[in-house]
Amino acid sequence: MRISEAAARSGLKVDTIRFYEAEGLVPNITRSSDGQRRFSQENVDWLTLLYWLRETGMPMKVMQRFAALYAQGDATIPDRKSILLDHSRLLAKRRDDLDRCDEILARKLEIYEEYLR
Amino acid sequence: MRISEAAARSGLKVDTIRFYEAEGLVPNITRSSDGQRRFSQENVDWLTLLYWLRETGMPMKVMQRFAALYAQGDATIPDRKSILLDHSRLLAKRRDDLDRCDEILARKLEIYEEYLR
DNA sequence: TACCGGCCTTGAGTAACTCCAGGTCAAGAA
DNA sequence: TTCTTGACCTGGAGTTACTCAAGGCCGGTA
Repeated sequence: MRISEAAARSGLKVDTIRFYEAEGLVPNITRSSDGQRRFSQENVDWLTLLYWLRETGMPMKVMQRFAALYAQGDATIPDRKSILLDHSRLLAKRRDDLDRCDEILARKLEIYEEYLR
Repeated sequence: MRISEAAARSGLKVDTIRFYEAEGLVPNITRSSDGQRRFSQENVDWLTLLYWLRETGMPMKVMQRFAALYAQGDATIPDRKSILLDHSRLLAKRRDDLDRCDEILARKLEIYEEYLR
């Protein structure tokens, strides 16, 4: 499929996909005879994963390492696994941050209510 | 207190505090006779709030609006309240994103386990 | 008095997009 | 067949939100 569809399916913008490809984050993108990118289902699955990793705060450098490992084949699965496990610890930390912020907002809003009464 | 202590207490870096002040995000910072910033407890509370708002993804433009309202006094509390309520909706969305990403990671890790067996 | 740590300002650098200008190409309408 | 449209291409500039470095001042200690 072409880039606009890959964008719609993965959640990433067209520009971001091109940028990610240039940065080496998306292996194996082929081109049609006139130079346009063509995306396989595997490409789109990969982009979707990148979308969610980014959305939850994985830095590009880590994605780059992850992509390099992915490009090297199944032998790198243990390394990739440890990257994802690290990231899932980060998710837990972010959830804590959200809770902490929720508390602070609740207190603040309560104080506002006092003023408004 | 001075800037290093304000940084330690709020969670923000010294540079970030100076940057935020320059952008109008921190009202009422006074200076000592030799030009150094002095922070009151109210300043630090405000910085701490900014820290958590940033940490959970509030864009600077919104913080700017929020700070401008804060500087205008208690009459703006309803407006500030609605900004915080909006933000707390965003927190909910982020929590959903984390859950979604967790699922995706779990599936991915499961597939990795298959390969490793 | 010489040094040191902490502060100051200004300005450059970075990360991760995001947008724009100018150009190609294939396919359908006139 | 020529014209237009729409999706794509590249290269480069612009944006956001910091982050760091250079060079300088000032108050306190050895």
